[in-house]
Amino acid sequence: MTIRKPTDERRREIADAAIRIIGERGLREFTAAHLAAEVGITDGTIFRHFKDMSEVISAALDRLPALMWAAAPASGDPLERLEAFVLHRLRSMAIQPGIQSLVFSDQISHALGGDGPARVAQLRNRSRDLLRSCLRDAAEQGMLRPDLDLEAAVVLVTGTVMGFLFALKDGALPAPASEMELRCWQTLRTALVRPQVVS
Amino acid sequence: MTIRKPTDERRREIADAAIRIIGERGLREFTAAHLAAEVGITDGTIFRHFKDMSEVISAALDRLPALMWAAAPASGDPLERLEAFVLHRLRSMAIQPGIQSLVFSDQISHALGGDGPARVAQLRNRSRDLLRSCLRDAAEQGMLRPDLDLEAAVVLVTGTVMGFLFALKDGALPAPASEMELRCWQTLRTALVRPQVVS
Amino acid sequence: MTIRKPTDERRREIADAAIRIIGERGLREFTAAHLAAEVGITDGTIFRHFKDMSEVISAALDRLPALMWAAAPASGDPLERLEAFVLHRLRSMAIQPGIQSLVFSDQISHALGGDGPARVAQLRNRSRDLLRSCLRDAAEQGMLRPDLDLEAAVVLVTGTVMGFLFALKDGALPAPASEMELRCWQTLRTALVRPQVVS
Amino acid sequence: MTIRKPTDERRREIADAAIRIIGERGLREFTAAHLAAEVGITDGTIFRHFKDMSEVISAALDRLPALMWAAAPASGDPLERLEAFVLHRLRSMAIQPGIQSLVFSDQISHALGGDGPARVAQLRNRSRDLLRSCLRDAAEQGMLRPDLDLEAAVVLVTGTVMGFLFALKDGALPAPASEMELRCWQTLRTALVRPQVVS
DNA sequence: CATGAATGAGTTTTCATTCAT
DNA sequence: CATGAATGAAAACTCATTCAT
Repeated sequence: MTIRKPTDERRREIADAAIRIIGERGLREFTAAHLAAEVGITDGTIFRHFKDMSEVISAALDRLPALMWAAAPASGDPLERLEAFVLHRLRSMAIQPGIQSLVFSDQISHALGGDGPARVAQLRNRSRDLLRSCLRDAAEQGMLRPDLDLEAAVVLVTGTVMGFLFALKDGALPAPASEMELRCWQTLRTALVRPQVVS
Repeated sequence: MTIRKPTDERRREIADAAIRIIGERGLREFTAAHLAAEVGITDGTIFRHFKDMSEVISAALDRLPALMWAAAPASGDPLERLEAFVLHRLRSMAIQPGIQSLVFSDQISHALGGDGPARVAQLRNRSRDLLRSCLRDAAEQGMLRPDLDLEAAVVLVTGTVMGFLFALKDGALPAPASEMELRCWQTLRTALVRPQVVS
Repeated sequence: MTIRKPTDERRREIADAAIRIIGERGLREFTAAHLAAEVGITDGTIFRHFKDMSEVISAALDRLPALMWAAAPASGDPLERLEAFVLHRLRSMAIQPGIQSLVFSDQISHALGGDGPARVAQLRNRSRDLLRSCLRDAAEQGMLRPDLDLEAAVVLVTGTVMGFLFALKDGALPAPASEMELRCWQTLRTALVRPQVVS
Repeated sequence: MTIRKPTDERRREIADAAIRIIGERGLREFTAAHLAAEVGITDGTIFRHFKDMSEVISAALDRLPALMWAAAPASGDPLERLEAFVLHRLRSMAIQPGIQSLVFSDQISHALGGDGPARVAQLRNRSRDLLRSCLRDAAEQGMLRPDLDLEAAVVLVTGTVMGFLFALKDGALPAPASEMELRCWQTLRTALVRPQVVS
């Protein structure tokens, strides 16, 4: 009845199960036994694929970029790239609450210990870098308000994503998520672009 | 060697210590032994004041409003109230990372179990309610963009606070926090108010 | 709100509460806190009246004779004394399950430690002695079967009491307890007395 | 140094050790640590085989029938079946005091909680059922006193077993147990059977 | 590769007992 | 006398990790 799988595949399975458990049930439920049950193996087997549990979290963290990042076009209309990024984020994280949990909880950083905080920060900074370059391109092409504070704008955009996701989780959105996604993006867009462009 | 204190005081001490530990060291370090050491008592004593550990988290959650909310004026210039709220949030949470941890991590909800998620959500919704009423007042007084989407604006404002705090934690702010606070608020303000008012 | 009582009275209250708790809820629930709650005082106060918990059990054991023994007439018709003893036992212990628990459970002996087993045995032996003397008197007066084995009869009589009480507790009595008491006594009586006396 | 055994075997070992400890040392000594030491494993291991301690008691209770019941012939001379039952009970429980403790102490019921009392009662009722059917067969074959009260007789027989075992424990038997067994049975027998049969 | 028994070091919780108030 | 905070030792349980099978 035992299904044997090559290590690579098992590692991925386990890492993904870890994301699910942490996201849906919290770190307290993230134990070798639960993790194994989620994957369909027994607890001892986890340690055949990972040295210890924090290596599992580490692997889970490594899986995140693939789950978070759409194949974002590096070139093209900067505003469209921005929109694609924001909407993709809203949608993908809303669907996979585990990701949100891993990315926005410093409990994970603590659980990792050592360079944990730095790695989670790096993950978030990567998004900031992408946004910053989008915004800079847009500014250079004169698409944004002339007086826009670029760094503050980065905070606004990343924040809007978080604000939306938490509102969704708290049941604080007054309309269907799919509608609110667009309304938030519109409002954000208006805040960034040249007034005349909009009108 | 024994220092005796009335229950009320001890409960508060323990709840505050809990906030500190969870914020600074994470839920994994939030154990009865650590908590007791932080307070200066023995671990068994925790349970004379609280039924179990989740009741401690619950009490910690109850302490939050007092720590999060400035005596916000309910009346006055709505925009000024908004600014006061945002800046107070940025500053108070930056200083007390424990609060940020308790409010923005669903690990806490999970640890509480039962109505935990609802209680944390309620805490966040209270901020949203305050913001919504500020914005509505401002709108009625014609201070905001006529086409501003109020609900989306609530998301933007709450989000900006989160975005700022995470950026601060990740070392992603390009200037001192005190400066960035103002720049973020300015940018946010511009996004909300009538263009002519600004120019 | 505090009611102060002289030690003697409190000691009796506590001992009686102990009997109730052990009988109705078992030794596991017999803790200083529960005991104090049952009496209406706080846990620390127990140790103002008793050195430790095993002294409480000891005091409870000392209370038993008073609760178990009717003012049995030492003289008179031996068979009537026997009947009085048996029926009183059946009724009094059925009413007060705590007593049954204390007398028939060696858990108590263990909890007392030291001379505990001996003291509980002594309590039971006192009943055997009484029965033995009743039976001997009856035998001397020619009321019993000539071939009756006195010592075995003692076992039968004490046993019948136990057998009845356990059957009552197990819901194994096919008729109301008050009726079965008499039927058991009748059967026991027939087993002991001269056949011709009965017919 | 580690001895590994299949779960089934360990469970049985643990359950049997539980019977021994409860019988010989009482519920107070029935702790995971003592139990583990008795079996030769560490305390945590107990909980890999049992959910909690009350499940251990439960398993111990499940072991009892096998230890209590001889392969009693369901047919044959009813009086001989009765004698076999009584003597087997007297002997087997005298040898294994743990069994007596588990069966006659409601401390166990309390420790089990929930359906505990019912299960212990059921165990005892099973003996009553067997006795009742023996007695009924004997009555139908005209072996018993014509006026014998069957239900009271069941109480007498079960009681005699208890009375004997407690007397043995209390050192109240005036002759060797092996002799008293027979004397008690003889006395009991005389109480039940037709007088003329005996004479 | 996988199982699952065992370990050992926690962690939470309980509780008798002490003692300052 | 009584309260109730504190202690310290144990108890029940948990869990990452190891390793014989």
